[in-house]
Amino acid sequence: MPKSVNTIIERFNDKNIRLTPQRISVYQYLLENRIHPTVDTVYTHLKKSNPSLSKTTIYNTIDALSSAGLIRTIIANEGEARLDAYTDFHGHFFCSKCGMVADFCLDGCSFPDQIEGYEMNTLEVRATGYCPKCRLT
Amino acid sequence: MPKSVNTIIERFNDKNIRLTPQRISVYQYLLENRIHPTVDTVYTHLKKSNPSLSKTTIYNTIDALSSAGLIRTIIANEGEARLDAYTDFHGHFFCSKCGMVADFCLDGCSFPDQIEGYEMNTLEVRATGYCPKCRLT
DNA sequence: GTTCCTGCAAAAGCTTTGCAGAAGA
DNA sequence: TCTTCTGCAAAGCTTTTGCAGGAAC
Repeated sequence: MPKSVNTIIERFNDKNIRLTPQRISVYQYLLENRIHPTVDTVYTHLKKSNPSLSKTTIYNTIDALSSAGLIRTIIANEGEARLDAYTDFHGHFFCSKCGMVADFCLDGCSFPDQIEGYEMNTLEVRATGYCPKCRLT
Repeated sequence: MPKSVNTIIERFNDKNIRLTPQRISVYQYLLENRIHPTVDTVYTHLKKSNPSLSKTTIYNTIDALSSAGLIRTIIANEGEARLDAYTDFHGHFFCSKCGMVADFCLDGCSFPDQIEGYEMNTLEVRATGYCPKCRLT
């Protein structure tokens, strides 16, 4: 059993997330494929090794993992969810042409840490434009 | 005719946007109601004074105005579009409870002005949490 | 007179819901 | 055994598309 699966099991137990093969495979896929995939990308990929997998289960898993803080969903500009298993603070770049999403570093930047009268819980920085491939074409 | 409508007509002419009563009323509504309304909110409001108004026309208008840079659409966390006729640089706060969207100031903050290898066109800062009303309840 | 817009209806795409059977603890 | 999850089908929402009539220029 790969080391990463042990890590996943530990994290699920910590957060009281019931261990199912489907949830483990979703989380493992997100940890190993840092591409901010759509729900459909995850579904299509995992269905190869588990043909009976349902999209409902992906959505259910997303709910469980994001409630526990293990993943985040970011809404792309087309309104569809993209998944991110890395919860450290970073920005997201959205390519307007191919739709890819990349992380970018926010070290050295500064932001409001609170807004008068509001209770702020999350802060997200998003950029749009063209990725290295698409800017050339 | 209110002064604001003359301003709207000037801007439409500048951008070569064909003048129609529907487009004028959508843009006027957004300028006068800085609440980042949803498409449905705009539609429901304007339908009162123009019962034959169609949602398709709202979408068409959004396309025209945002292509011209007169408005911006921001995707809320539920994936639905929210409209903003103020295009100066500011952050958006999304209340997780009531769904309201508020502007917040980004003066004094710093951000990446470019990302190595990428062509950056827009930058957006989003916060989530609870608005002054909802944080108390 | 042309071109482009409006509004209706239908379709498309992502996400949610209801529920019976199955699996985890 | 009790609770929770899975997977199927159907429904819900926002947005897009096709098209005929109408308005803008």
